[in-house]
Amino acid sequence: MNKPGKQVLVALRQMIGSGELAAGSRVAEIPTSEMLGVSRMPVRMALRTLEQEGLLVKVGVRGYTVRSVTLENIIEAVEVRGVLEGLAAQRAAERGLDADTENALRDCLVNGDAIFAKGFLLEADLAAYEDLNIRFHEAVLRVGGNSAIRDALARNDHLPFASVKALAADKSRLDREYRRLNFAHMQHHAIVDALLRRQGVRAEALMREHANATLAYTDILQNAQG
Amino acid sequence: MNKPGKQVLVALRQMIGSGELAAGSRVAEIPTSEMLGVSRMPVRMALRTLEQEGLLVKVGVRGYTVRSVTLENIIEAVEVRGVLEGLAAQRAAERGLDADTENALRDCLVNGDAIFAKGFLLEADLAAYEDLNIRFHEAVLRVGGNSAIRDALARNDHLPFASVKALAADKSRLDREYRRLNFAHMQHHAIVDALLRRQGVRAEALMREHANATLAYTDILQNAQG
DNA sequence: ATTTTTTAAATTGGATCCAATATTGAATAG
DNA sequence: CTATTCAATATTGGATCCAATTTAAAAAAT
Repeated sequence: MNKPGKQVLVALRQMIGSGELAAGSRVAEIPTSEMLGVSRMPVRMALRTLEQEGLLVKVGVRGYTVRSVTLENIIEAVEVRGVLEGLAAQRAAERGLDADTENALRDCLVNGDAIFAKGFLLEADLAAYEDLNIRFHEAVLRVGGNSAIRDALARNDHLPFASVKALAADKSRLDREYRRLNFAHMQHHAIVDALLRRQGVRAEALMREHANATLAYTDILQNAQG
Repeated sequence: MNKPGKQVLVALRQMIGSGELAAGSRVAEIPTSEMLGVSRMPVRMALRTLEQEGLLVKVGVRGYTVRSVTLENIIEAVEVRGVLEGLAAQRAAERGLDADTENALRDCLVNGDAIFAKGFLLEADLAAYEDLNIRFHEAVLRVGGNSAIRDALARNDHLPFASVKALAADKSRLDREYRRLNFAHMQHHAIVDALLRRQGVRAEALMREHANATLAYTDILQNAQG
């Protein structure tokens, strides 16, 4: 069972994310539909969705262009993620952790400690850290989040490189990544400590600062320059 | 030449906001298109857009229902607006005000002072205050905002009652509104003071708290109960 | 009488066709 | 040779038609 609508959406998202559709290039209905072998309808739907997500910008009355994402845009989006996750952390601290979430967070800390105790990073560690990092942020959001926070974060994360899931680790510089990710992991420790002690403003400040861990090496991000 | 697409969108938004389309009720393509006298296409587009905006929720594979907005949802959205506008205020304070924005903010303060100096409110004052309130928040966002903040705010404000534009003043209780809006206006004074003194964290805290001024009388909001 | 199966109706997603509009290019006039 | 106007083409938005799927209702069997 083919679902052209869904397929067009993921195909275009992937093309934009990978740069196959360059920033600033025009995206018209007819060429896109021919390229993907579907009719104009699913393409039209996908374009409206991608515009809502902020990946495309409507240019006058004549179709869309791929949004140029500047380094500044990414920094701004990370800053916004910081205040939103900071709010979630504050709420989580004030509300207190349930047993499941506390266990999930402790598990993230133990996993990370095992990775960094070696004193160096292997390539496989990057994927493991990325996984535990996502679990960590999801756990905080599960307790401290609400629908408004989740909506705002989901929308904000549509921007490439701004999401928690986009650590953009540099596999060729594992020594440098060790220091960066170990620092981020120590922040995780501090955040859990604040959450367990019900220190709301401390948890918020830590989480807000922690967002910047995504951006440590801006040269990695230069390929996002539009 | 009517623009069905735009008209369907505003019509449905208005119907949802006014409660004409009750929370939880199903919104199908064919009945809606017949009701509005257009084809199914603009309706289909509008429904996807309204889903993205969070006013409709997709129910399985069978169409949409109007989102039930609880008082809790509104409180949460206002809290999110608080941190986002707080971030904008902090950035504005750190960056400093340009002359135009400083004049615009001072103008809002003068206008408000003129309204509240009387010691009571007339019905016409409500519209005047609403106008200056919007101008105030737009001015702060003009200096301290960025694309990520603006996007997140625009999306957050789609929820009825959560926006700056939804003060929901109670015209039948002008005495009570006097106290509430005067309080909000005094907060405006404090925020401008913080901005002029370049006190970023103070500006942020004030703006974040100021968001709650939208919610002073929860009984007004009870009709939003889903 | 109840349950299961089959059929019909409703509804969404996709494709094609049609209309309106803007942009570009060509032709003509100054 | 340049500028202006007119026409043609490209492109989006809307309408109608078609297919697939799900739900509900009705009929039949146990």
